[in-house]
Amino acid sequence: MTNQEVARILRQIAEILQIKDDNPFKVRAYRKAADAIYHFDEDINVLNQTGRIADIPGVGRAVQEKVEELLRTGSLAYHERLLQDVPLGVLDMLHLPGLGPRTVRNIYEHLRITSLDELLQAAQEHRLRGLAGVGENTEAAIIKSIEEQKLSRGKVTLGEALPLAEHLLRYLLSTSPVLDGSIVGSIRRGKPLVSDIDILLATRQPEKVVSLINEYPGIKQVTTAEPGHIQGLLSGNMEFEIIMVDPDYYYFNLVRTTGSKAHRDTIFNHQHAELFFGARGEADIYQRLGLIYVAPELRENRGEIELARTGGLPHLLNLTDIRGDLHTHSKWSDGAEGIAEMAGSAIALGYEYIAVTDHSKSLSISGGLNEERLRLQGKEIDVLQADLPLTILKGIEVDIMKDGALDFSDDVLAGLDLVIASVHSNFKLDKVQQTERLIRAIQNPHVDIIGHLSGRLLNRRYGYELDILRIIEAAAEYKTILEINAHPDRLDIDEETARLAKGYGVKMVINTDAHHRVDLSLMRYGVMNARRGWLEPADVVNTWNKDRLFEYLSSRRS
DNA sequence: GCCGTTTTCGGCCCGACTGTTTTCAGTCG
Repeated sequence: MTNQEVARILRQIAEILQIKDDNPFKVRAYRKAADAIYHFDEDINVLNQTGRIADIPGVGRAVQEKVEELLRTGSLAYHERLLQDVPLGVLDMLHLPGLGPRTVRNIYEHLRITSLDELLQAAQEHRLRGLAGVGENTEAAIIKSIEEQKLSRGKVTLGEALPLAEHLLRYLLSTSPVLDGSIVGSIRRGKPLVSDIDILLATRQPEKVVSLINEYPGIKQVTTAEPGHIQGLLSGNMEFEIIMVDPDYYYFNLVRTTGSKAHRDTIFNHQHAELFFGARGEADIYQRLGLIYVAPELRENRGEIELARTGGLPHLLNLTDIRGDLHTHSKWSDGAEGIAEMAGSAIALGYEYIAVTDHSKSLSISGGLNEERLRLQGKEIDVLQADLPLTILKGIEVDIMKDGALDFSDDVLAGLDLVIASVHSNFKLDKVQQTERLIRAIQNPHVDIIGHLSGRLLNRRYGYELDILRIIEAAAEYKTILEINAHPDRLDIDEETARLAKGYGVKMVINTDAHHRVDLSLMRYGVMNARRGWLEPADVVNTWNKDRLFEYLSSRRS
């Protein structure tokens, strides 16, 4: 069991206890322990072997014993018992916006509803509105959000799928008689939501791969197993497909199985496979088609094929171009670690700079900073900076109020190296008000970056309504940088907006919004998203060196 | 259930908004 799987069980326990109206501090303790284990940068199994599970902050005696049982037996009696009181389908309801533990408990107890399908039906038949606190609007909101969810049903975020795919591929490469292998399909193209894991292997002994797949520790079920093709489910119910091909046709198949259908149909156009026999790489395949190599993230038939013919494809940025992270949190607000720890991890990543951007005062739940604590934080940074080989920018993630005003005065903001302005409240304003609100923030000369512009959370909620073109025009006029939030639940701004913004000359920045040290490594998702938006290093300010970045920041403020 | 330079009990982030009410509980970030 991985840290993430253990954390998932603990989170379910927290949710069930919440629905059962147990002690809220106990609920929080389970959540906190789950979060800490999820983000801990050592394997929980290794910690277990050395009896160090309780070294993880937030994990005490009770949780330690439960984790030990989980790792020893693969299940947990306490968890099983709780699931008899509150089935898993009830927890799905808790994830719908607008539904909290109280309402879900009412729905479950009074109507015995245990799945989203049943809930949808009950809402459509107006059977919910008799319950305490549920009226017409809540019913309508439930119908809307379940139907929205259906649009992405069965899909998971790239952040969930990519690590699972990498783990499976590593297993196959290390145990099986394969000459080469790659993740293919939509994961390789970096799509934010994917439906399954596709892996391509070059092998002359496909039957041996078939015999080894059942021994993979993360396997749940194999549904198809024939030479050339394996299909099944991983333990978290993630679908996977392994395609095995003759090594002489590996690169042909790599291109064929990576591109979107529209891309591959257009480039291959019924050409015979023999034409691509013995190719030495993907570039060779494209060359034989009279094309320049096209990066996986571009293979969507959105104009890349014409440019591959004539030259003029963008020179996409790479993860190695990133020189710093300009949106991070620390213990000063809702981050899990101190500034020194975050900076240490940034140094390990080879960064030149990092910005500390904790929340501002109105976000009190997150321990947002007031002016005095912001000043004290600045002093701490001064002390730390003296010994460090990287530059720490003193920043803030300042809240954008309902009317577009900011949570700090211009004087306070002027004293900082970097200001990110973000929306954390009033998501339901209409399109005109929401757009005006953001434009007012964009126009503020002290605002360098707009954080997670749309507010979307993949698989959970759509972004608020915005006139995106007006936002981009304003960002271009005021030289305000738009963030590509790299967190795989956000990837906000999305690829279309990024590509549009680039066309208007708007600069962007890829930030992780890290709340833990390990979150700094989420950068790669943001880079994939930026590449899907056709961005080049010149478009993304944190590919620039410190001098160029500072020069840009000071030029746009004057 | 966790935690402790206020230490083995008694604390543990809170304030605004929403939809349902008719004075507020539940949800959100």
